Amino acid sequence: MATDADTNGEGLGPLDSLLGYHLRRAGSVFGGAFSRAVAGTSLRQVPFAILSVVSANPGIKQGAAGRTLGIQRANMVALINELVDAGYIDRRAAEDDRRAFSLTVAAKGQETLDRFTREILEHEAELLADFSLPERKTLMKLLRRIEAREPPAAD
Amino acid sequence: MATDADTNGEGLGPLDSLLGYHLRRAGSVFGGAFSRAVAGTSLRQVPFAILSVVSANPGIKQGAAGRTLGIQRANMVALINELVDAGYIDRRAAEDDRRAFSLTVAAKGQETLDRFTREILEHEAELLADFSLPERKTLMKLLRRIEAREPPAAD
DNA sequence: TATTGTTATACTCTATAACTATA
DNA sequence: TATAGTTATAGAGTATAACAATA
Repeated sequence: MATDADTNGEGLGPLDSLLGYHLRRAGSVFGGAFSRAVAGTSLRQVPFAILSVVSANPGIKQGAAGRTLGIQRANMVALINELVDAGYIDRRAAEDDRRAFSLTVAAKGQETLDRFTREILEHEAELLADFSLPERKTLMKLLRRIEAREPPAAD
Repeated sequence: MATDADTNGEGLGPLDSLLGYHLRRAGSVFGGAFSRAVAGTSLRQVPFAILSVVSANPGIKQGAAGRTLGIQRANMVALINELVDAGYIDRRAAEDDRRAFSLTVAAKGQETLDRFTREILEHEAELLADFSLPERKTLMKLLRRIEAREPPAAD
């Protein structure tokens, strides 16, 4: 029979002192919550994020939406194509800059966004059942402060 | 000229209320710290993590190391091959189970682990310069509690 | 000259299914 | 039967370089 330490190595070593590691693992736990929330659909985290940003900024240009989310221009192309093809986003030439595309959320996209936002929040709430409201707010605040330290993407 | 809202869409929409999103972004900021710490080398986050776990658990079996880090058996194979080829890890048949491999960190691997742990901690400290010690401890505690909610990998 | 979107391409991490050899 | 490691393969996210059209 295998010992406990054998099958369940508790010791992480120096890794345990690195905040980056714990952020990564905690993020993966919440990634699971997202997956369960959208189970059965083909919605993914990144397209969902784009949908949210476009909804909050009607007419936003493709590049700006990408910059907001830390997604590079080159990688936005296929993502936006996908959202347009799915009927979630409308894309039209920007009036003030003929190089750019102006994005707006279509009715179907807004419904999808609203519906799955609720689902995801519910699944996140399950994970956070043991956390007091002050604890949740503290965590959110600390994470936002870390995000603010992100250097502007050089591209 | 582009307006501020044009180039820097601040509004995230409902996304902003999702902890999963903020964990992801904060994790990416610390991923940047890791990258800067190991710049010029070919060391990556996941192999570094494996090195740390093996160092803390000499003789640990390949599967157990993967389970500790949430890495699936199938994906461990190439990662361990890489670490063995680099001379960081020694792999030998387990004495008590002829199916399994027992892993230990080689001298070169231990030096690498020690050296880069210091580097990464320094780079993380820069990111956390504005955070008080209680704030850092609080964040660490909250993240560990989230990690503890991870369902056991089904495989 | 710089920027927007684009194409092509590559790498890392993750996921699943099926196989083998041992337990 | 179940488990350890393996192979093959695919999806998803991210990275860089180079190009055309426009600013």
